[in-house]
Amino acid sequence: MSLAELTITDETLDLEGVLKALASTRRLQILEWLKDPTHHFPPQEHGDPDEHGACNLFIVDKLGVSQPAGSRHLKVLVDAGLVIATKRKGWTYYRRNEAALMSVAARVSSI
Amino acid sequence: MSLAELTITDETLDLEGVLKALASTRRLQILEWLKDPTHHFPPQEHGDPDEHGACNLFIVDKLGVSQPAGSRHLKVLVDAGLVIATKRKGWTYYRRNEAALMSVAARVSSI
DNA sequence: AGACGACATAACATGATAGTTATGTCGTTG
DNA sequence: CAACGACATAACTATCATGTTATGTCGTCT
Repeated sequence: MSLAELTITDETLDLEGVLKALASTRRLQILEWLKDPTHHFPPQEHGDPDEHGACNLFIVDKLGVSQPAGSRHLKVLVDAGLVIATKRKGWTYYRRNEAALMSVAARVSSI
Repeated sequence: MSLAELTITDETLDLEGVLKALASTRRLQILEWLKDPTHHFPPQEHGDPDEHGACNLFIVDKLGVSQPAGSRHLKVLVDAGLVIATKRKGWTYYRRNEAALMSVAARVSSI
């Protein structure tokens, strides 16, 4: 499912859905942190933070909510196509989908 | 309250609140219609559509929901500062707050 | 293979949204 | 001033969002 989302264009963008995904302090916070994973999260043994993003657990911890709650916020962002998940060695890393975020910004500009 | 909202700047903007207000098909539709009130709504006896916007009843009718539901959608947009209400001769007209919408677009660009 | 760690899923409580019908308020107009 | 029309508010219902704890699943490592 997220494959389709990865290729968000201005036409295929589900504006309401994306705005709902963004309309959350927690998720805006995550996106902000993911601008600079190395700076906002502890060092990771595996997976370059700047390449693959931050580990699920780090994000959840920093959010200060339970693990399921944090994971669901991440899922919302992934399902909306705004964040990309990479599974590796038992961990899941998340990074921003800059292309999608730019499409969203462009689309919002035309509201 | 809306007076403060009228002067949204990039700093005072409540991003989550504004995104919640926008994350609705009905309200996105209203904003779209209000880009060209004259074209989307019946002629009004009083109040120039392009100057003061469209009458509450017209918008509610076109939305196809009950009058209270429609009025509340408009209130959400007004409270978020995205739409400006003008009372006149017993009617209430609504128009886009272009400055606020531009601030929102700018802010979303920096997400 | 078995244990453990990372993450997802299930089940549930609670508060916010969005819709409805009924009723209030209040300025306009005859 | 009385009636009416425009809009707001109240009260209620259904659905969705967000949080919790408990439990599953599944890959990794010893």
